[in-house]
Amino acid sequence: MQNERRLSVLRAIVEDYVKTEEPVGSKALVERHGLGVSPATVRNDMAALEEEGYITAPHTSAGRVPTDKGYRLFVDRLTTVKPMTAAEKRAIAGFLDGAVDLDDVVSRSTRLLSQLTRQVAVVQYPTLSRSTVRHVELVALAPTRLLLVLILSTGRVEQRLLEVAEEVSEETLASLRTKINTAVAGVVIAEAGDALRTIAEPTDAPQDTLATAVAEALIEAMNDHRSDERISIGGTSNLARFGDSFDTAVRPLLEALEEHVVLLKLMGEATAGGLVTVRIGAEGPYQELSQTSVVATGYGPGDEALATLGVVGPTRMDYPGSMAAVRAVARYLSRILDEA
Amino acid sequence: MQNERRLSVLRAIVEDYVKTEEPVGSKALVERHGLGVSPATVRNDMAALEEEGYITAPHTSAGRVPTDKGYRLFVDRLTTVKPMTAAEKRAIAGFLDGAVDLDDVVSRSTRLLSQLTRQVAVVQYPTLSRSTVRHVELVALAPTRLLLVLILSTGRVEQRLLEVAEEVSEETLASLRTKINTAVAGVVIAEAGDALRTIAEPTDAPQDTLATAVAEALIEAMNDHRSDERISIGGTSNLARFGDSFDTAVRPLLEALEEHVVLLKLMGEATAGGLVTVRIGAEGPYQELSQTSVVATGYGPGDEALATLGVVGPTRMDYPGSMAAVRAVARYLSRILDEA
DNA sequence: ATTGGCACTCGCAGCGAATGAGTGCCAGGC
DNA sequence: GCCTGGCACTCATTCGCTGCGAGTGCCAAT
Repeated sequence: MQNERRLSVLRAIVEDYVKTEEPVGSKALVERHGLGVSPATVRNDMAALEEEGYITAPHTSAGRVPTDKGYRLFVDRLTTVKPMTAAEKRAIAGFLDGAVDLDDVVSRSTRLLSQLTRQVAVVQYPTLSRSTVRHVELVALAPTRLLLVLILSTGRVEQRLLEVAEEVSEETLASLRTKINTAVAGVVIAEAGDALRTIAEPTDAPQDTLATAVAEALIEAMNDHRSDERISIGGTSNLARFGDSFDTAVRPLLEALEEHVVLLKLMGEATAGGLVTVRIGAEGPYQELSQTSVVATGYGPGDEALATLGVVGPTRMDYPGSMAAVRAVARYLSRILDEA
Repeated sequence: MQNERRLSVLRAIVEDYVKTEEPVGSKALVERHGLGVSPATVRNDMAALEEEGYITAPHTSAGRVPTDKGYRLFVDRLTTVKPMTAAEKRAIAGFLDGAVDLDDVVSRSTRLLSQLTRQVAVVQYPTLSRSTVRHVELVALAPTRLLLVLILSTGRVEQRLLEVAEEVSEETLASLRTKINTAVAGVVIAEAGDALRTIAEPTDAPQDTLATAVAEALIEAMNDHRSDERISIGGTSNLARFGDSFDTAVRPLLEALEEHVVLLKLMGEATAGGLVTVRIGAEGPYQELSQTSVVATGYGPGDEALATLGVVGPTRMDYPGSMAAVRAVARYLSRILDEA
């Protein structure tokens, strides 16, 4: 891929195809874009591009369509993420600022992202594993029934019911509460388990069966990887714009959206620092999703990627626009988590 | 609608059409069902049924299809909700029993319901308004920053951040905590507001600005109707089985599923005591959803309907099966809330 | 009231020709 | 050596036509 103009042609093809959803021919290309050459020249370039596998013709008498490889080149080299306009920035900030708690923040982000990109938006809740413990609350619902509430730095609140063998007095509960909190407040979840274990172990006194039980329940809640699979999905109705191929494209995607584990794997490792990951078509391990692309990035307070967020759509999607939106929302979301 | 056989014919048409998804003719009807009459006779009945508006012919040379009115009659008079099999009951109970908290219960119910009915399942979280307060927790995250945690009888946990003007000592916080809890523990949300106001008012002492602020934030959290719109949706991929008419049927439905307020209105008032509501096609106010039906019911501890749950699907759906599944899941869900 | 018979309707699948967008290639020009 | 206009060619799509057959409505007979 030496020739400079050929790259312009590829870029033009991608842009046109994304816009019109139809195979693009040489003539239309020259007209719509200001490349100052004749259709015949473009045809030569297109033949070369096809030879190299960047574009393909659905059938002899039709125009060309970018291949996954073509989109890949486009994304990697032919485009820069266009910054959001001031108005868009204001809209994002205004939309997210009204949130009252983490659930609200996440669901607003999802809606925002799906509206900005007109794609399906996916936002993962901040992972437990790397957040820190803010507070642990023990509430006696009944004499032998405790509610454990685990409040994390990201605003996440996890709860567990715990049935204990003997009645618990308000005093023992209070002392256990302070003991636990001094031990784990501010500690990263991953290390909080150890801290808890040291509380539970020291003595073998009878009331420490309570401490052990509570500690174990908390550790379990912290290590519950199911919780890491919590995600919010929005904009599904944008799938309607998938146009053709309901069965081959939309159905598998709908199924993937239900399988949160699959979806998270699809979005990949959270990347920090404004880096946006793009997975195009069959680049992933999922055969059925060969017609869908994922644009994702990580977010979290202070440039530490706690979770992933992104959009899922047809390979024929507006990559620059999506990447910009994803990056912008991740940035604002991170900022909000910073403040909270 | 006097004739007894005509009703059987209608029932047969509905059942066949639901199964085959194709207009059903007189001959096929006689063959597949054991009505001991000739096709000609059935044709006469069908003509009468069409006259009365229960069925209609898509075009002259095709079979008949039930109208909304036909489905309505079928649901109201021609079917009884068939009870779940023992195996199904076990499956439901086993599936729901593993849940660890309310979020988990709701999401499991959603998945269960969508799998049982092969439709889109919708489960509303228990409304705040009629639950009782179990516990209020105040946590000082920073000297002037409080986290209010509101734990309700249904297992729901609401949280609010509160910034206060002056530093709060641990003692004042503790006394306020007990004061609030003795006032509102066990009280229905709707009345808790009044109880809180009496706490906030009595004195005009400086530290009571804190009490007032906390009380106000709690009242706001309790009255936040946005929270009543929390719902869980699952089984969207079942929409793929909608077959034809993506644009006229699936797209509007996907849009409705995003609009939680619309969706809740669609499911209607929660009905208690095993009563299942069925809305067929254009019976509701939403023109675009003329091809979708809703089967819903209320659930909640002790036969008090705290929220709604149900399935949404094409008018051509298995009503008896859906009604049975919806009722069964609602019942088990209610039982679990009872225990918790 | 039910039934067999029969003429009729009309959507749909199958076929062939016309259409035209788009291509590849070649010979001439800058 | 690269670009360009010209031209023959390809082939998916569209349209009109026809034949088929499922299904109906009506009527006369039981």
